[in-house]
Amino acid sequence: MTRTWSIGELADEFDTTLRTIRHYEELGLLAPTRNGQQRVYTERDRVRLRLILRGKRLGFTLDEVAHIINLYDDPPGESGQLEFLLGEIDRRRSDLLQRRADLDAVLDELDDLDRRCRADLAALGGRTS
Amino acid sequence: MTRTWSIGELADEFDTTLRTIRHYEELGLLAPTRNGQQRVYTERDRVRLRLILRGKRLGFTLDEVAHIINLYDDPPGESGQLEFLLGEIDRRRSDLLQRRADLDAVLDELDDLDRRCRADLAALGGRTS
DNA sequence: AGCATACCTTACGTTTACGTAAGCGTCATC
DNA sequence: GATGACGCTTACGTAAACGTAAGGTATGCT
Repeated sequence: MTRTWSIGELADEFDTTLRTIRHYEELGLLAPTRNGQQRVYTERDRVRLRLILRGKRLGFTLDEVAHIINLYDDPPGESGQLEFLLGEIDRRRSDLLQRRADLDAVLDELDDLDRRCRADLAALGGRTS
Repeated sequence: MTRTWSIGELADEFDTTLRTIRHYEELGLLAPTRNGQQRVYTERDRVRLRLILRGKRLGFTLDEVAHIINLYDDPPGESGQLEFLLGEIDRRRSDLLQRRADLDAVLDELDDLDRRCRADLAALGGRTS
């Protein structure tokens, strides 16, 4: 009784479009099975879609997303490959940590700005909320 | 003796291209002065460029970046405007917090993967580093 | 039977964010 | 006075990530 989903259900759930989901398939990011002509998505596809959309929200290109989710795909059995994978992981991590630094910097600046605004408002005679 | 910069110097410093910097000017994100034909950038331009590139690394479009850095521009003097600005700030902040959640999720998953790889390697008879 | 709904393919269109080429000015230097 | 180095404008090109339109299929009401 492993559940499956139609393309429309996934689009609804993740608030995206049929076209977008099909596009990810064209790029090889998803590979649903078929029931006749219709696409049938499994839990695995659903997880991948979630990862794709998350990657996009973080500003990765779909190519980069492909690399990232392929990391999850096949923990290989050979030691050279494993070491290569560890390297990849490390690069991705550095990338993400840089992004988080950027992000925190912007958040800090927004907080500053927020404080200044409230001060200005107060100076205008408003009540402090 | 307030320093100024040429377009080439900024491109070098921020590891970008002349074209990119000019492009930001076309979009109204930068507004350098001129010495004859040549663009002359002040400290303010430099700060804005840094903000632009940071926004881009976070996956914002240049339009969104424009909105964000314009928040910094003109803390307005009127209370209605100030309240509007506070609302904007809050929306941006929510957005960024969502991104940080995404980011931390990916980092966690990478850590998991990393551990599994190391375990696999160890099981292959390698020495634990 | 007629119609709606959900899905399909093919294919051209669109926006964003620059890349790249062509041709021209201006110093400095060899 | 020719040759780079650096910068300028104009303008067409391009890759990514879908949007959108056209026309067809399958299923389920009513």
